[in-house]
Amino acid sequence: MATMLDVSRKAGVSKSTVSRVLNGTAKISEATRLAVFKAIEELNYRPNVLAQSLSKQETNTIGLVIPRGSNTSQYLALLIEISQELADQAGKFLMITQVSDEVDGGVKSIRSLVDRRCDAVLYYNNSFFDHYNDGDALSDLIDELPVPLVVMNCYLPRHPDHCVWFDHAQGGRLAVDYLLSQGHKRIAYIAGPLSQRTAQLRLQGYQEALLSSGIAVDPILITEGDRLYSGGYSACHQLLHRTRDFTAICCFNDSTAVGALKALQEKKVSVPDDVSLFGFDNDAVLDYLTPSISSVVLPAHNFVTYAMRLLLAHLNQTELPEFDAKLFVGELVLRTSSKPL
Amino acid sequence: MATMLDVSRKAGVSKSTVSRVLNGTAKISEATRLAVFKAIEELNYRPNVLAQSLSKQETNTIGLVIPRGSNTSQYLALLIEISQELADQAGKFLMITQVSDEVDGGVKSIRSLVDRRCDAVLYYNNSFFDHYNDGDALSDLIDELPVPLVVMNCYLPRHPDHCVWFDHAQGGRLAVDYLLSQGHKRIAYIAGPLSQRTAQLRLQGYQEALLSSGIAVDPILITEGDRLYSGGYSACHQLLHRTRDFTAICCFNDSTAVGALKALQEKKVSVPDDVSLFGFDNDAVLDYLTPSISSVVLPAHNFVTYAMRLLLAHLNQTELPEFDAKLFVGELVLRTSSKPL
DNA sequence: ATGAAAGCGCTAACAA
DNA sequence: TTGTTAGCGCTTTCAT
Repeated sequence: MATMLDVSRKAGVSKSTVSRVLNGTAKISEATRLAVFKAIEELNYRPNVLAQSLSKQETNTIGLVIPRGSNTSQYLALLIEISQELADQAGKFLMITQVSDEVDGGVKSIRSLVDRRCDAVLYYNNSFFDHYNDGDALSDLIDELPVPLVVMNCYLPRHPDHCVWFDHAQGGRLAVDYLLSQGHKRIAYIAGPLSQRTAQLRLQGYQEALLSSGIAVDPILITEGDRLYSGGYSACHQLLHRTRDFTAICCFNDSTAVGALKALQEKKVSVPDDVSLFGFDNDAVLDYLTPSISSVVLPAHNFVTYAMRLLLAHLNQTELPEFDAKLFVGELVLRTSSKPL
Repeated sequence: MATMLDVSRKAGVSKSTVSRVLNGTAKISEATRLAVFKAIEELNYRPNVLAQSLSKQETNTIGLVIPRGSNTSQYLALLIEISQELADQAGKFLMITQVSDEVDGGVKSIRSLVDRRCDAVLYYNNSFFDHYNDGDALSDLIDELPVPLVVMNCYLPRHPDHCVWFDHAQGGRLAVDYLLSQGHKRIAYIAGPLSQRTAQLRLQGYQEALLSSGIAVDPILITEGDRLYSGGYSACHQLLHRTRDFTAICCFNDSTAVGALKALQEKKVSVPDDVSLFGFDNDAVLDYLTPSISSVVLPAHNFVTYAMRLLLAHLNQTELPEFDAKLFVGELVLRTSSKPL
């Protein structure tokens, strides 16, 4: 690998001159300029970004930490996609890593990116952090880190300017409220893995909606899936085995709902005639099932955009973008799996 | 940010001693050892990985370049998952980036990782490279780069030891051969985006299978999707509009098949009674449709494992793993969307 | 317009 | 067992 020194010698100039040519950081005579480019060409020279970063004390890199294994999710894929676009726009290199072990709230992974001197880190919490001091670890980290950290998908009371979160409970309420308004009273729920905060909150939304309509929460109507098709499938079979006394099912997410649909069909329960069905996240596949499955859509685009803006504002010490709660509410997407009672 | 120098001063020792304590690269008296750790603790010191890498001339990092936007695909998600596991096992940091612009065969993205001094790069080609000298750009790159590059999902004649590929045509033949053996004769095909090599090859497999059974390829039975649900849906409608004279449809991938199923159902074409249907890639969702959709599964695990072994062998200058073609053939997964004629 | 030299934070050979 | 010193490849003052 040719170094800048090699280039400078070949071009008959000093290292600094080569650096200036490359960075356009000073006026250079056309002659030397050409000589330098020629040498670069001949030596096939490429700058060592490591050395540049060490010297400049910045890497022009944003680190993105995503939960491992969850990249099966269309939702997360979208999130990555948008992060990438926004990083590109800001002229930043996006370095993606998967969280190694979310038991520690992602702290290790974030640290690892900071040790590599990312200028800033974006962390999507997916999120077992309630097992870990309820986010205190993340809050402490934000205080301590020499670079900005923005956490997606959880609320950090001590750092409202460093987190972006959905009101998952609101999303959870949405489908239930709708069903109630359509005359449904016995509504079942297939939860996600309840070790995850997100799953807890969506379930909570279901419960809140029922209670505020004066309907008691009946534990017999609640089962737990695993956020995958298979979990939705078996949880629904379990539910059907327990009771048939319900007219609707709300699910933690779309995969769960797809699995549940299969179970219902196997038991000759008609959707939506016997039972209305709701997913969550609005996966593209929902339109292609028979019946198509109603869902709740979260504004992922607004969400990530806000997170990235927040991050860049911290990074550039500019004014923080205004928080507009309206941008973060979920909405119903009605399809043919649900109908009035 | 405290540096090693700060630590050394606080501990009353030299920089090198601190370095030795941290790297266990020499015997250290228990006393100084403790003093150093104490100073590290107090200063909240963390080594600068950039500086380490520059000095050691290695980063202990493997770069993974994946196609942008395709992370919607369960298949690619699996691939990332496995890469991560294998990198972990090898004690390497996996740095994931999305290809910025595959028109150049990913060259820019790969270069960018090498400029950051990744010790090695893994590139998943998804792949428009046939527009770009048929992979010559990649082959040239392999010759030129100072670090090993292994390319997944394309064959590079000049570098058989630097690529891992599936025989997509074989996979394509599989479903068609099966259908032919079951008495089907009029078999339609919904292709993927034909700008992609993978889509071309799978289509080619379809054609080869027909021809080797003495059946002419009828262009009226071939349409082009976009690898998404929506493309499969509209391509299938288009096909149905052209003709109903077929008893089976093979698709570029599973999403295409799911879209096609919807179109068929809308037109009251029964699957599998009127038409048998095949996807490709064996997505988990296939089991949860009614009917469940038959598919072709590629051994992604073997594939990535081999690629990573190849990469590590190049990196460590050890013997290259043996290539066993048997590990890379696709297999049929029969479900209820297909039946004998 | 260009060069010399110091410094970014670390490792490693060489001394002691 | 520990310290001194010279790099790693670049940027950036400070001179000229």
